[in-house]
Amino acid sequence: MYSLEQKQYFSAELMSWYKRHKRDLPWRRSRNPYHIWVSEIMLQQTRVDTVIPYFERFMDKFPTIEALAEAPEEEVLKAWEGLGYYSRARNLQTAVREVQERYGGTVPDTKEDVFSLKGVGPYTAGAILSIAYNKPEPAVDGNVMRVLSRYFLIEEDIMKGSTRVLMEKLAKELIPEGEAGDFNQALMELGALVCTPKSPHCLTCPVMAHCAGRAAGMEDSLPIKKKAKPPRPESRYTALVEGTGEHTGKVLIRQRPAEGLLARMWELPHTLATGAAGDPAAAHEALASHLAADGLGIDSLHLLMQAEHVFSHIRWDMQVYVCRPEPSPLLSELPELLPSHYRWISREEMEQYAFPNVFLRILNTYFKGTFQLKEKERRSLHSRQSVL
DNA sequence: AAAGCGGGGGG
DNA sequence: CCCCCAGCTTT
Repeated sequence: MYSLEQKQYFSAELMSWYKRHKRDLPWRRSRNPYHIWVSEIMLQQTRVDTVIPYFERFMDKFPTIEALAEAPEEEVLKAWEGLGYYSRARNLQTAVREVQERYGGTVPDTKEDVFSLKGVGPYTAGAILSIAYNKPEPAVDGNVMRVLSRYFLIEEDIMKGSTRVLMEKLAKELIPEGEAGDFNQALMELGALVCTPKSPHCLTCPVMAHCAGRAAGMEDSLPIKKKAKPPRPESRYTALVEGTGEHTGKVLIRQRPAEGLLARMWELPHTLATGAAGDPAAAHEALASHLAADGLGIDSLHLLMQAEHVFSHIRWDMQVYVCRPEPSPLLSELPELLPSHYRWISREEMEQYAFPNVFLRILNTYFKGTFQLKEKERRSLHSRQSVL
């Protein structure tokens, strides 16, 4: 299917364009399979500009497969903090450890072995094999599906697995002899820079002359994709518990369970608000009983802020309440008995724990406020002293 | 085949 | 501001 001329023209013009427009990216400075691998995992669902600083820091911290294999998981999560999809980081470390043990520290170069690594699917396997080892395997990501669906006017729903398989077959046929790595990167580069999701830059496109989608005036309506369901909203009460006594200046955080959403990341305590949210009394009741289950009595003080966190499937609408541990004359002499996944931390100690972005925003807002409060007190103290 | 899994950027 | 982007794992 598709004419030989349309295919040969595409590959030749694309390669010529890529040689002139190739971006200088940190992971393109070598063909170290480990570097390629890490970059491809980071680039899943994530834009190049976002990935660059993370990649640089990650390589400084974990320069080799051995270094990453031996690192504590919490350091790896901390290096991934803010990138999202944290299972990518956990899977990468699992896979790197497997490469250490099973392949003596060398990234395998066969389809079967690479594909079997945790976190490596059809796209990433193709990317590693082609870019690091120049093997003629397709690497079909969203960019590639968009470019091919437009150039060849393919109207299949790209969310379907069968469409990806079709695209992989086509993409493989397009690879010029001995140039798999550059060709696959060229295809993605065109999608990123020219054949963009909205308002594609057809007039500067190296293959516009034979683009079937453009000829049909369909560049804006391709690729065909069925709409995702909107995330379901969840109202959540969040507790920012201020330490007292020996924990003065600190706040209470906890670690999430090892499985599921945001696995093993750190967070502020929060709980689902059932019924009408927004009532401070209901918030106090919900947070107090939630934390009482872990042995902490609290007084809810005031609403600090609202925060929103959108996942692909859930939207958290969070109301953040500043709380204090309940004064308890009877127990005040006893050490607290919080479960071990809780910690009292200062602003400085945030550096040691990996938080999803929404909790970083809340904590930074809170600590900025308390810092400004302290500054205000210091200044007023100072002015009183100067009066004296 | 469908659902779960975060966060950023562009128009 | 709303809308869009998207690969792998698990079910």
